[in-house]
Amino acid sequence: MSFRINPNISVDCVVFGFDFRQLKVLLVERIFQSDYSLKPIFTDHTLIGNHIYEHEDLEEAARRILKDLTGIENIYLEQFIALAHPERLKKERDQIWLQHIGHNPHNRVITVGYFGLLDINAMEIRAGSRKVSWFPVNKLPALAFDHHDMLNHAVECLKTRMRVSTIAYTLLPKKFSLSQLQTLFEVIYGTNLDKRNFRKKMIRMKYLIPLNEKQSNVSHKPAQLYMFSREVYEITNRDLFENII
Amino acid sequence: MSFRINPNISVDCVVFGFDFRQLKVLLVERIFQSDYSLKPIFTDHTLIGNHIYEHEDLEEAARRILKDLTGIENIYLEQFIALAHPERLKKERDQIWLQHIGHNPHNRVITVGYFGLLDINAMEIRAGSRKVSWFPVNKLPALAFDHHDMLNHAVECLKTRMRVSTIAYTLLPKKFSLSQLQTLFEVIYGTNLDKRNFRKKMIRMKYLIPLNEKQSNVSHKPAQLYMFSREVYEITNRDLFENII
DNA sequence: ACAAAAGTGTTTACAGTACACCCATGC
DNA sequence: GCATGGGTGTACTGTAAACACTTTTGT
Repeated sequence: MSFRINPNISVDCVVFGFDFRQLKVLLVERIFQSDYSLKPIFTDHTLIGNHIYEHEDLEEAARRILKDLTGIENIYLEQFIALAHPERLKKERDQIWLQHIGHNPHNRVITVGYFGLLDINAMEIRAGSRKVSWFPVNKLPALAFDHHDMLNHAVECLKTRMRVSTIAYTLLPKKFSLSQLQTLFEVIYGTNLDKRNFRKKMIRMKYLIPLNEKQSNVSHKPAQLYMFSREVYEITNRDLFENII
Repeated sequence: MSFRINPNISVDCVVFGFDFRQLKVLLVERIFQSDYSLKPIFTDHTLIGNHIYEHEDLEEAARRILKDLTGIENIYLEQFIALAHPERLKKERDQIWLQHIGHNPHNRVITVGYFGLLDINAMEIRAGSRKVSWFPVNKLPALAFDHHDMLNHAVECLKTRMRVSTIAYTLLPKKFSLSQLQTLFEVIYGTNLDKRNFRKKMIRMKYLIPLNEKQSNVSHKPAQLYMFSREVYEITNRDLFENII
């Protein structure tokens, strides 16, 4: 099996997390320092991406690259777009960077975007050679290449998918309160929801299982915890979130 | 400007039409005949696709290729997937074909799928060098490459999109009856809908404008015709189809 | 005792569902 | 005059939306 990289195809992962306050995204720091001095010439950020190997399929590559850069495995991943504009790598600093890391800056590269969802608290980011960290989606640093476009597409895709599937739960811990679930929707759709109506609607969903457990060490009335049961979801009528917002 | 083709990136258009009975898709005939005799060795079909040019963006290429093969312009097009499995062109007849048309059959090619929607009656297919024709989506001939996968993805994507946007109207003529609209939903979702309830729900939508016009030359009571107003849709509350099905 | 978030119920209006018959036209 | 699809109304049930106060815990 060859491990040659394909110079024309890359993947980028837009990995989202939710810290009960904000939607966050994982970014990799990109520091370009001249070969002669260590003074950085510029610093910005990229999504979690790289070129695929010749023997890999796209999602396989996305999972490998994510694991290599962050240690993260087995998360929800879904393809959402391919970008290939001829000028997408042609900004000056991107050209310098590509040259620096030994890529041909004139290569036409298509990139395929995957969005990933995970429970931000259960994941330890195991930093490798590059610094990877969480940024609030509405307070982003400068991004390389066309990664701002990529991210905007990912957010839109996340919004649509959350209305027609149960992926919302992959952003929460196994045990969560209804308020946390509500905040998740409020943050992603930028609205405020009525607490009583939200709870009424949610409690109807049979796959939302109340646990014999409450929050602890909170300085207010501790919340009832719930879990999502995929099993129950599969065998029941799959009520969804279409009318939540 | 260079017109070199990019050997690694292709696009495929899954163009849907609705003839008031079935969902149909445009396919291109692929006839391989030996260089020495004219007897065809195999015949099958492909989606409407080709490689992009080096200077083109993806959608631009999709529109060009669609126009070249069918004469069709200015239709609704939307990207829905990228496929790049290493073995996707490795079936024997595909390899033979690639060689035949002068492509390197060992090239890794990523293809980006666009689905297109149009009013089947308003479009004249201007056949070029290749034969292009409509096939019912649930009665397909053998397809080349991974085009069956592609098409399945496109159908799923169409179903999702039809629930959260107004693209359904791009499959209908400008003037249409409520029964035609209902049949469209029934065909795509494989259900039967109650006529009275469907009409009640639809007539609520302010962007569905009744015209001073009825069907003619039909051997039954002629139907009231309606049009879709994008303008009204944009300025009103954008009620949609989420609960139609 | 106070701060902080959890939790709860009722009313009203609108939308969903189920269901059967008459109507206008071409032939 | 008959075949074909167009067009209509009602009763019942269920969900959406608006809205304010009490409860439980930590400090």
